[in-house]
Amino acid sequence: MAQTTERLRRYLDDELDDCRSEDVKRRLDELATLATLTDEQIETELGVLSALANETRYTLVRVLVAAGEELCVCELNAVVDVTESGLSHALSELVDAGLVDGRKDGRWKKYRATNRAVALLTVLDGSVTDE
Amino acid sequence: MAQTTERLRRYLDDELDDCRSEDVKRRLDELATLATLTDEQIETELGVLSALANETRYTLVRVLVAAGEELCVCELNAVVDVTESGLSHALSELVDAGLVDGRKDGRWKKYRATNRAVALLTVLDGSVTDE
DNA sequence: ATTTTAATTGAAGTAGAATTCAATTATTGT
DNA sequence: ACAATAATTGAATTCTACTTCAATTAAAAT
Repeated sequence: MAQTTERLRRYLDDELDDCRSEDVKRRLDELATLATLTDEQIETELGVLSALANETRYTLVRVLVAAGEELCVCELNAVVDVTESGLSHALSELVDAGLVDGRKDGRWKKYRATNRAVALLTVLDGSVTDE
Repeated sequence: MAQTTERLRRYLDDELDDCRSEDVKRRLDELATLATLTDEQIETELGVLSALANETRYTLVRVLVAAGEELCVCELNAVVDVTESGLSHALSELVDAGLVDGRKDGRWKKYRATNRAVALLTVLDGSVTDE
């Protein structure tokens, strides 16, 4: 067993010689911190980010937030540069990400921005303006 | 001229019959509001979102924010599931987006999360938790 | 009933992004 | 001076996501 211990000691010495002392322990701590978010939450957050990280969808959200009220698809169509089908796909992705809500109104369908969308754009603007 | 006026009137009636009354004017107002952000700012914001909308890079930012201090590449390597080259590419993209800062320290290179990264993740967490 | 308008759906092609591989730079240790 | 370690770079490949096309649903007007 003395041999094993000795090997372990040398191994740890090597580790401490690495980029950072008292390294391993803290790294594990950090991973634990990370783990306070559930996988599901992380997936949701990535979904939100992916939905917003596209010029068409980003523009739609911007316009809906700026409007402060619901707009119908035909209005949104004037704002982005895609086919009507593309617009529909975009809106559906935004609904899935919880960034807009849709409501059917007779012949038309109306969409509005959610609180989540407002919060995110606000912080984004803030953090990008003051750099 | 009476004919022209008549045609115009009928055209406008049709327009008002569209999805929304007093439509055109407000739509233009909204586009004006949107224009308060410069193209450059929008491009920056899309860059930030795109940088964060990827599992590898998102994880790196999360860990760096959770750590609250700088970590070296060799440590970050333990946290994500890509080659060292892939990690390097990811970090470089995050630097470009202003989400992390890098600093060379002798043999090693150390990265830390920026305020922008902290702000964004905080709001994201908040808006995703309370849904 | 039939036509028109508003919007959505799923399939398919394409462009762009993510990852890896191989080679290279820079720093430290021997 | 040379070998080893840490990290980066650019090219090549693989994969994913954006957009469009064609077909379909649903509501309203004729």
